[in-house]
Amino acid sequence: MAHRPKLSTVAAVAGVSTATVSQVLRGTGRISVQTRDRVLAAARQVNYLPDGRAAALRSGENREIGLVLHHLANPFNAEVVSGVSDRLERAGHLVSVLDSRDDAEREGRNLRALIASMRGGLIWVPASGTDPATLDLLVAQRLPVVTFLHRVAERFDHVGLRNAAALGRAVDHLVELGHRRIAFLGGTTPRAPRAERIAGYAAALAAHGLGAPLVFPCEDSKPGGLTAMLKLRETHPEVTAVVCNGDMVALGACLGLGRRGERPGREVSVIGFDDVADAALATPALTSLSIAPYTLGQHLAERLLARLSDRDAAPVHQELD
Amino acid sequence: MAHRPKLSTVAAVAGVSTATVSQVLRGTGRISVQTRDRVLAAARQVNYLPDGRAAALRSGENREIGLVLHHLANPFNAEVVSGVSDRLERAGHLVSVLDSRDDAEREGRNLRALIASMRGGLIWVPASGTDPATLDLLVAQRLPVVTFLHRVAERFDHVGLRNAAALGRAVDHLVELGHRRIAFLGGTTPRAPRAERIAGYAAALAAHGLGAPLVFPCEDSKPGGLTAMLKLRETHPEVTAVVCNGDMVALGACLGLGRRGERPGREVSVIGFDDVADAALATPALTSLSIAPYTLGQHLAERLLARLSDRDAAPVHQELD
DNA sequence: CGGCCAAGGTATAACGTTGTATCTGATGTC
DNA sequence: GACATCAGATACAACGTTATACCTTGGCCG
Repeated sequence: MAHRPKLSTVAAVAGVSTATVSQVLRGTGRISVQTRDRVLAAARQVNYLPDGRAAALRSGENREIGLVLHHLANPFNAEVVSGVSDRLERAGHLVSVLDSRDDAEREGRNLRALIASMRGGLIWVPASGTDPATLDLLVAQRLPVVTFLHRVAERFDHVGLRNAAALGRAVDHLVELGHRRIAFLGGTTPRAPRAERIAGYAAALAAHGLGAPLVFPCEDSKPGGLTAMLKLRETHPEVTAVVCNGDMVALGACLGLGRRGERPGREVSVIGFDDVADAALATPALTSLSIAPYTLGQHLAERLLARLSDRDAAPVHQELD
Repeated sequence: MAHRPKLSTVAAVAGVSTATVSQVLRGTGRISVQTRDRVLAAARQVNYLPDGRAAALRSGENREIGLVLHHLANPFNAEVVSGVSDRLERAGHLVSVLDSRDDAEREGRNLRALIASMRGGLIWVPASGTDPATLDLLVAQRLPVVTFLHRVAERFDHVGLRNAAALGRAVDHLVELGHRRIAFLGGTTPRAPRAERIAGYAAALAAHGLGAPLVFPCEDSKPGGLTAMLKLRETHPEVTAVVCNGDMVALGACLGLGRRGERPGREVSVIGFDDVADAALATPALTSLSIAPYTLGQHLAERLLARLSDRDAAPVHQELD
C-alpha cells in the first residue's frame, strides 16, 4: 500500500461498497451489525481517516475555524487562544491560529489563505492598518466573522472591552491613594482600543480636576515599557503613578524602575491592564485591571457559535468589562 | 448573489467556460489577452477566491502545514512559530498552529483533525505522553512529519537541541566562577529533553568532582521556578548556583530570590535556557544559554521543505547547539 | 482551392466523499 | 401462491476544481 488509504480501500478490504463504508462511519442509514463490524475492523486495519476536504466539499459542512490575531507572542493572547480553542473544540470544531504580527500585508495574506482553504468561520483581532479590500473579500465570501478588540466594520459581530470605563476606574483608584500626577504609558498606533483607553484616562483626570493628560507612547512590550519608564523618570520626576496600555508595558516599567534602584509602589505606582498570568508574581504584586483572557476567549467562541447557528441574525456588538 | 462566488459565477460574468477561467487564474494553457483581461475583471468584480479544498482535491497538491506544539503560551515557542511561518509562507504554504497544552488526549485529537483536513505536512513538538496509536496513524497517512525537541520515532525527521552539551557548558561556566554546589531546577515530566539536560548537568558535575547532582523538579513556568527557588533556599542554603530547565523557570527563580530580599548573581547565580526575549531585561541580566528561537523555527521549516521535495529520502535527524 | 497548422477555446472526466434513489431478497399476510 | 413490506445493501450523481483531450476557427502555403 503505497498511498493513503481511502474509502474504497476500506470497502475493498471489507468486501462492501464505498457507500456502505461511508454509512457505517457516519452512523447513518441502515446497516446490519455484522457488516458494520466488518467495516469498522477493516477501517482500523488500514488506519483509515477520512479526507475531510472531500467530505466537506460534498456535504457543505465546515468545522474549521480560523483565528487570526495581531500578536501571538503576547501571553495574554495565548490565553485567549486557549479559551477559544477549548470552547470550539468542545463543539466539534478545529481551530487553527495565524499570527499576523501587526502587519497588514501579512494579515491580508493570512485571511485570503484562510478563505481559500474554506474555513467555516473566523475570529479576528485586526492589525493596525487593515486593508479595506480585505474587508470586501470577507464580506463577499459570506464568512461568519467575529472581530475582537478592534472593530473594523459594523456588519461583523464584535467583542470589545470597555476600555474607557476601565481606565477611568484605574485613575479613580490612584487618586484615592493620593496620587495627583498620573501618566499614561504605552502604545504607538492610533488603533481604537488605545484611543479609548487614553480617552477614559483623560476624562477621569478631568473629572478629578487634575490637569492635562500626560501620554508616553511606546512599543507594547517589556523593553518598550522599560525605556519609557526611564525616560519618564528623567523628564517628569513629579509623576507618582502610571497607568499602562497593557501588562507587558507595566512589567517593563517595573523593570525600568528596578534598574534605577527604585521600586514600583514606592517611588511610582504602576497599574497594568490585561491581567497576564505573571503580573501577580512581580514583587510587589502589580496592580492590574483584571480581564480574564481565558474567559474572554470563551466569550468569543460563544459569539461565533451563535453566528454559525444563525447566519442571518443582525450583527451583535458586545462590550465586556 | 446569495452564495459565495465560484468558478462558474466568474465564467458566467465573463461569458466564457469554467475551464477558461481556471486557466486564466492559474496562468496555464493558451488564452488571448482580451479574454484574459475580461476574466480577471469578472473575478475581481465578484470578489472571487477559489475553493482551496476543491482545488487541492483535484490537483493533489497541498499547501497547508500543521504546527502542533505542546505549549503555545511560552514566548520561546511563539518565536519558533514566527520563524516557521515566515519561512514556509515564503515558500507559498499556509501554517496553522495548534496547541496541545501538553495533554496527550488533546494532542491526539489535534493530530487526527489535521490529518482529516489533509494538511500537507506537519511540524510537531510532541507532548509528554503521546499515544502510540497516534504514531501509527501518522505513518499510515504517509504525512511528512518533522518532530522538534522530543523525538518520538526514528522514522520521522527530527530537529533537536544538544541539551547535554549545553548544560555541560553552563556548569563549566559556573565552576569557573568558583561555584561548588550547583542545583538543577525545573521540569516534572520524564521527557527526553529534560532527561538529556539533567544527564549533561550530572556528567559535568562528575567531571569537576563535585559530588551528587541535586535536582529540584518543578513546573516549567514562572510560578514553578519561584516556588522551587524558595524551597531550595530553605532546604539547601549551601547551594550558590542553579541551572534551569528553561528561561521561564529561571525568571521565576529570580523572582523567588527577589521575594526573599536576595538578588540573583549575589546570593545565588541563575542560568537559564532558551533565551526568551525578556531574559535580557531582568536586572541584573539573566545569564542564558543562547538558543535563537526564530532561527530554530526557520531550521524546522527548511527541514520540512526538504522532506516535501523528496518524500522518499531517509529520515534526517539534526541536533543544534 | 484543398489541406494543414496553430491559436484559442471548451467538453469532459476525474479527485474522495456523501445523500438519495434504487435494487434485491427475505419475510409476512391474506 | 401472489403481493406488499421492509431491512440491508448498492449505484449514481453531485460538491468546485483542474488536466487532458478535443473541437473550432482563420490564416497560410503549395
